Amino acid sequence: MAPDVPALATRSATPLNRAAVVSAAVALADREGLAAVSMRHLAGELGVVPMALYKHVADKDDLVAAMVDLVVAGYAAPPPGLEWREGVRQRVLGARDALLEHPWLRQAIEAATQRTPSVLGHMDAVAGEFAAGGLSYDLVHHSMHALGHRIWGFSPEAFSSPPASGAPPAPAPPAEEQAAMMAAMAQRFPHISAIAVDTATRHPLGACDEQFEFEFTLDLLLEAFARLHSAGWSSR
Amino acid sequence: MAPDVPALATRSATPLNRAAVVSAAVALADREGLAAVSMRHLAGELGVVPMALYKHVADKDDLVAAMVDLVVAGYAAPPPGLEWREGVRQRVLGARDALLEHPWLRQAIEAATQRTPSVLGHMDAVAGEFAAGGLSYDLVHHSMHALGHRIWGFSPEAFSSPPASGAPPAPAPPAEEQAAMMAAMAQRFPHISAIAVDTATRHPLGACDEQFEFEFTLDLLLEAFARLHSAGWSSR
DNA sequence: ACCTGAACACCGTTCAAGT
DNA sequence: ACCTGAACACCGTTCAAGT
Repeated sequence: MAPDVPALATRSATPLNRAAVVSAAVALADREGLAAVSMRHLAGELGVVPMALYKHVADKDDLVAAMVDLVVAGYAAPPPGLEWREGVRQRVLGARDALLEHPWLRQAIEAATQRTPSVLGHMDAVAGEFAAGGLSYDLVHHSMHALGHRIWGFSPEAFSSPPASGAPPAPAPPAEEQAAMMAAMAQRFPHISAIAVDTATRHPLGACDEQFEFEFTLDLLLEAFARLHSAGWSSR
Repeated sequence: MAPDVPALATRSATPLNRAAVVSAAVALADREGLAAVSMRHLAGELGVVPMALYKHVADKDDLVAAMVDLVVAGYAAPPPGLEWREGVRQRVLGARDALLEHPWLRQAIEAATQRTPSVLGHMDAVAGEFAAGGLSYDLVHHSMHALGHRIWGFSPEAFSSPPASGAPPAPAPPAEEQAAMMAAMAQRFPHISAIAVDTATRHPLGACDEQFEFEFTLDLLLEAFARLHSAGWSSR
């Protein structure tokens, strides 16, 4: 007879530690999304009772902060000596790369309640790129605010669809009903409809390119900052 | 002996309806925050069993969407005929006013999974202000993306502190420990520290003015859009 | 030092039943 | 038509106990 080890568990002989808990949480989130990272589910995954996790993690907030910290710590640093706009660009687009690998990261950053060392480190590094270009800390400060969450490589957008909810994206209604709905939309929301039509003429599928929008706005802002810098802008 | 009506309930004689449920939810969120709006808590508030709500609301998502819709429907419309930048400005700052009255709104909008009619209406109205200024729908589209959540009057910011968590804001550590921490910060995060010092010289309390940051970025973007418009910009 | 068991105070939502 | 009761499958977290 087999010894009675827990059935579905991957519990190993070595005791748990914080790093193991956090990286298991990251792996779980990568696989099943942030919502699946509950203390109970994660514990089950580690072959351990939920309360065992509390020896390595203060509470759930602490766990999520540690997950963010782990990913952010791995951000690539661009070579030093870049022109400042290029430096900011590369750090921001580097953050964006991590986001594509860890789709839950955006939600975790938005929910985060602590500024961990890695998080502060990234903010400091971005500020440092500005400062290396000779911008005043006054302007750097307001530029960072203007970038907002874009320094993490994402931008909450009014037009973007919400995160896929697991379920299939809804059965397409019959064609005639669809046409009626579009006509109603065009009447009630003429400008939004006009945008949709305009976009459809550019991109065959009507989808709009999130990466393009991100870089468009990033570059728009960087240019605006540069202009203020040249003009000797100060908030007084 | 009193008839056995539920003790803490405010249940009235008239039957519930959707509007009553939704506005009770808004009032509850105003008072205790969005986290307090659970189906069970809200039902208790209405003197009704949780399941009673499901006759008026499809599920919790639907409830939150209806809460957002109710507030957004009340946005003030600026007078027509404004210069387009002023029109956009006023609609965005109007949305911001509602946000100050309903602090939970930001979180609800970010979590929202449906575009309700009022929500689409606000987006359409903002797009309409741009279009009235003669901007191409191509440029309007990308400008709306650049504004992002700012069209709802808020901007997620990397520097801003997280929403107050009810608990007191942590006891101030002893002065000498505080000094040691600041020294460590200045060493590890020199640029962020420099910003903090710079800010402190401008604002005695070191706090930074969120309204200023919001309008700073809004105006920066509007100016950038105007510049692209004048230059005949097109995404090709 | 590290993990377990049982419990507490919650969630959203289902189903079948009541009036 | 509208509301109720009981149940299901979850949450985060506490405390005292085991090894």
